[in-house]
Amino acid sequence: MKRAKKKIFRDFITLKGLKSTRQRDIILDAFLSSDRHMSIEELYLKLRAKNPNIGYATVYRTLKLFAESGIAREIQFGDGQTRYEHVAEGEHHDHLVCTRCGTIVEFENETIEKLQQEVASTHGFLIETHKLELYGLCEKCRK
Amino acid sequence: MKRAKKKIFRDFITLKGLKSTRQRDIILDAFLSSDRHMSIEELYLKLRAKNPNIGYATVYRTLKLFAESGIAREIQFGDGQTRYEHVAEGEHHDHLVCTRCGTIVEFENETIEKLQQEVASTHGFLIETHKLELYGLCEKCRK
DNA sequence: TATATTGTGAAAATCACTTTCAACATGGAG
DNA sequence: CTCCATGTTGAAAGTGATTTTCACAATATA
Repeated sequence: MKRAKKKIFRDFITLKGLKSTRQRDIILDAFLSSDRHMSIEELYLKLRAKNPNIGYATVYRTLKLFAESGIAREIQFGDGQTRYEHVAEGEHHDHLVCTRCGTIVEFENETIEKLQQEVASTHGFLIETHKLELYGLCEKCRK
Repeated sequence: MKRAKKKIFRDFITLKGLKSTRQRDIILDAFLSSDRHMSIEELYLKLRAKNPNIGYATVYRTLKLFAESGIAREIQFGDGQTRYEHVAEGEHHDHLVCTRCGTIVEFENETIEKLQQEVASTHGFLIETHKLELYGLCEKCRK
């Protein structure tokens, strides 16, 4: 699966006439082996540990490319930081966010998605995307 | 209803040992008689028309107070601007956002809310708030 | 009304990106 | 393999939207 994403990104690079670079490879590896919801800053710091010479701007630009290529998606949880999550082919999910410890849990609910479509139809809207986030305390933090 | 919110805010001010000022009154009036989803900038500009002497920082701080007092709520639609919407006692709603013209439609759906609770329970979460936004084209923009 | 607090506005500071630019890589042409 | 037209980098400057600071003004008791 990491393999698959690497291929997707490589193909994207080629298709766009871009170049394959050492930095992009390193950032891709770090991204693929990271938490599913990393901010630019977090990934940047993680990278710096092993590669003191990679710049923030490069991480920033590369994550944008990941999103463009389809292997990542930008998300915002309202904490002022843009995060990038891994995208699994054809899969969609929403999030449960713990307001105390920051834990993020993903979930899917077909019925909710259907109801959203109904709501949209009722109002004449054609949905392109949606965002559903449930904020609260996770099991651990409730105690 | 405007009356009620004014009272809530006045009580909040008193409770917190804050002061009632001309600016706060003016900003509250402008907020209550405005669109349901105003950004700080928008409200600021609207105010400047009649009150050239009110500062941006004051509008910013006052809107925060509104949110704290419970008569307003901060929302983000991912366009980089924080907006403030009116909060009706005990009411909750979600949003349909037109990605072309920016129109915002509010809706409520009891069934979706219930399902959200179920999802949360399944994962051991205790929900405090949630955010559901459907992005797409409104009726007008679809044509 | 005296005065201890709080509020205000202009300007400076933050934050989280974004863009610029000179110095470096890449990869297809020859 | 060597060129070199293009892309890519990293440091630093620029942006846009807040946030905070600070000197002066307005409030609300005592």
